[in-house]
Amino acid sequence: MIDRYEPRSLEEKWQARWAEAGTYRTPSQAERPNFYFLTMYPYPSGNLHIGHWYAVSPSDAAARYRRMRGHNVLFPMGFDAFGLPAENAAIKNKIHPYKWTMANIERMRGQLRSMGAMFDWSREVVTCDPSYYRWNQWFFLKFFEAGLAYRHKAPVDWCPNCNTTLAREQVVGADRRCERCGTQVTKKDLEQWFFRITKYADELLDFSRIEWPERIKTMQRNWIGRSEGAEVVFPVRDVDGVEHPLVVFTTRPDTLWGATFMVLAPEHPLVEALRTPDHRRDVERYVAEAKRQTEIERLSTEHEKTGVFTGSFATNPVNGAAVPIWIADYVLMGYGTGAIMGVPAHDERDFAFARRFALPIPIVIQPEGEPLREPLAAAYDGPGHMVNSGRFDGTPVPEGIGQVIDWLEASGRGKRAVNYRIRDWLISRQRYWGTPIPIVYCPTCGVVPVPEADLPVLLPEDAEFLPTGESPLKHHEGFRRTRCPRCGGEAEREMDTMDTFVDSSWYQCRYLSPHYEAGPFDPVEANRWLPVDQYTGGAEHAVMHLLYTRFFAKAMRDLGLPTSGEPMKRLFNQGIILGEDGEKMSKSRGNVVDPDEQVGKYGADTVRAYLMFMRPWEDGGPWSSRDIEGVARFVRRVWDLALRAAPTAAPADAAALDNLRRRTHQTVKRVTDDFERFAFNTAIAALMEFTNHLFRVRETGGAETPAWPEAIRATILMLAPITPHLAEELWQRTGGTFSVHEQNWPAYDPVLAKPQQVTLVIQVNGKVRDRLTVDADITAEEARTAALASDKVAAQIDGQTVRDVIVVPGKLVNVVLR
RNA sequence: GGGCGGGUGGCGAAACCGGAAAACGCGGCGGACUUAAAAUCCGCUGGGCUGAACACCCUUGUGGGUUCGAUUCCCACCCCGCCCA
Repeated sequence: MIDRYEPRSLEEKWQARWAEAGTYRTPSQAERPNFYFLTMYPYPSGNLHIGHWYAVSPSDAAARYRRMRGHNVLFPMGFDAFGLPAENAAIKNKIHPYKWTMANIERMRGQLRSMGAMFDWSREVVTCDPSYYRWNQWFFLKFFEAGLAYRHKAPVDWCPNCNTTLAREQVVGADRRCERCGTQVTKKDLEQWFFRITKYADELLDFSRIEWPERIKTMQRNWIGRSEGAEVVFPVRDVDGVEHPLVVFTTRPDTLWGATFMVLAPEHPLVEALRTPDHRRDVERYVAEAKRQTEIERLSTEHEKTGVFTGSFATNPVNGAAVPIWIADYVLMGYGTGAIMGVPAHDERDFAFARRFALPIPIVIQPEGEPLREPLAAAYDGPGHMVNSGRFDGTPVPEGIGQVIDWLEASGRGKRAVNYRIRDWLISRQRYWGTPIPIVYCPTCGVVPVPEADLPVLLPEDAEFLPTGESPLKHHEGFRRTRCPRCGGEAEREMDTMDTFVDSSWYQCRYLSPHYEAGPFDPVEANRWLPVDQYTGGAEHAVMHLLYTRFFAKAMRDLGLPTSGEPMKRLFNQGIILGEDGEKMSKSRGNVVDPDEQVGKYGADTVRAYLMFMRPWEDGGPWSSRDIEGVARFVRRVWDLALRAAPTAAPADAAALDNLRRRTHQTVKRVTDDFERFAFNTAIAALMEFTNHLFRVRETGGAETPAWPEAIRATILMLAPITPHLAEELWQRTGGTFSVHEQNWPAYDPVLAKPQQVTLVIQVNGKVRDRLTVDADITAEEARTAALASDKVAAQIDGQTVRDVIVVPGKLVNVVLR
């Protein structure tokens, strides 16, 4: 009798042994190629949930596979340790954010260890540690010097629940909610720090050097939102007779002759100067009204167009026409210049606006064929040629755009321009638990950066956490009051901290040399490991973390740091694990699967294998407490197979030995191919098939052949990345030397992996009529003859003429009648 | 409205380059073992078909097309998810 499979004790035993032996310290053998495999680090919430397991176990398996394939694999782990929950916990439980965070990290380290992942803990990074965040401050100073960090007053997004500003990327959904807490954001006029990500807008659109999912690239492209067109100057005279150039951006300068009005955003700076006294009350009321609305309400196409006339007129620069200037809420300050020209005949919104306020709708683009007639029933934005446009009449649209721009430039009426949707990255946060921005405000010297030698600017430990919603730093006199680094006079510190996405923008570099003192990371290590070869994580970070880190890579390159300008070569996004009911897991629904509980029941290996088996990794999907039983059964069957003596049976013959060998090599090939393409579900299915086969073989005496131990050995090796503890235990018990994780991945012989005999499918008119077992290397002629010799085929032919016979050697013969 | 995914048995899915639809697992049914149950092992399991032989027909959201042959390619439509408006 063999002893029972007891995952808990066995797993703890090997985890301790691996830690003690340093099995997972990153190897650095010069003759082996390096491979940097990275999984997004978690926020230390204090509890590892099943989503973390789903993110980590397959990546761990893939990293282990790489290592067995002969790479020096770097697979680090750390904690995204700054952020609001720690501060909320401080208020609620009177515990300092540092204490709370570190206790959570301690607990999560243990939980991560229980997964049996091969993290190199000697490289751990904790972002709330001053040894880490001082480099955030260092980057800030470098960016400031390089003009990549600047301070600016603007209407910014404010989360009233988190009591802080947010970057535009962190306002999500049609109804503009806070990415973190889901509260609807409002606008506030504040002086804030920005990183100049827009400088790299064009470069960020270039994905030629990275292999990222199309979906993420599309999302980033949409977010950056590049559009080409022209800036056109409409001269205006305000109520005091002062001339202003009113600039509009348009992608359709060819329609300038059809512009019959202009619309300013209610927030536009010229609104005040342009409204005439008799329109004052209407305009003021309208501006106040617009402020109360959300952007989504304003932009909705359903909502009836509203607006007010200012009383002023601008001059259309192409034909000198006086066009009335209106204010309407469907124009936003954030897009283009905050002013548009209204071309009602050829733009849907402008059309609706013109109809509502009875403005003229002249046609300036005519399609080929049936011409449009006034009055139009709807805006026309299809192809055509220019009309009523002076010298440009008859010019087709695409050419017209370019020619009009050339003419505008030549005559000083406007210029070629590119507009982007993306805004600079707002990094100021009115919170305590983040990296202090290293800036001092001096009454005499103004904005003064903290000298590099004075870094880090430490967060004061004795801050008071009160439920006022305000940052404790504001009330911390010791922190606030300082000396100006330039003149030595009394000065104030910047009291805002940085967005935590700053931390995660370069953490992949810090893992390379977490204790390096001379810079954010050791250039020698950077040259060895960067960029990250394979990155994995959730797709929800598409236009936040994944965009910011690309920006950082480019900015770092321009600072002269050894990075190639892209942070991660390949990216893979895993899916999301849902509750058993198919819904998102949440405490209120009561459908949360607790990994610790599952590990207690089945052991970590089974939980890992189940997560990899349930579906393709990119799909995610509902947890099934039934299906995991099947995987548990499989794991126990492997245990039995490797350890239980074969039943006494007659020794197998030479053919049986050959067959078992062939089957082993075929399985190694399948599993290898599946691992290469991250298809863990089918890799495990192949292993299940193989073990089922081995059970049958054992019953018929196959365990007596030399092919048997080879098959068992290969199985254990292929399971090592999936079920690392089980594999280690079986490896040891079957006579292997410690550690299975330092072995090479099993090789297969492609000749041996080829089947000897195949099933030849015989079709008549594309329908399967017979199946013949034939030698795999059968010639086309032999296959044809065999097919035509089949009784079933003969019955189908039944006197009809054979028109054609298609032969796919080794696969299929199709006899075509008719 | 636009873009990107997706729709295959009772369920999760597989089919990688246009060549056996449903691998593997769950569930179900039958059997072995057991005083019995659980566990374990073995067999069957898309539908027509309370029909487990043989044969035939049907089946990958719907309708068309290309092809000797379509889950796979093309066109149109319906539904679901995500992203952008």
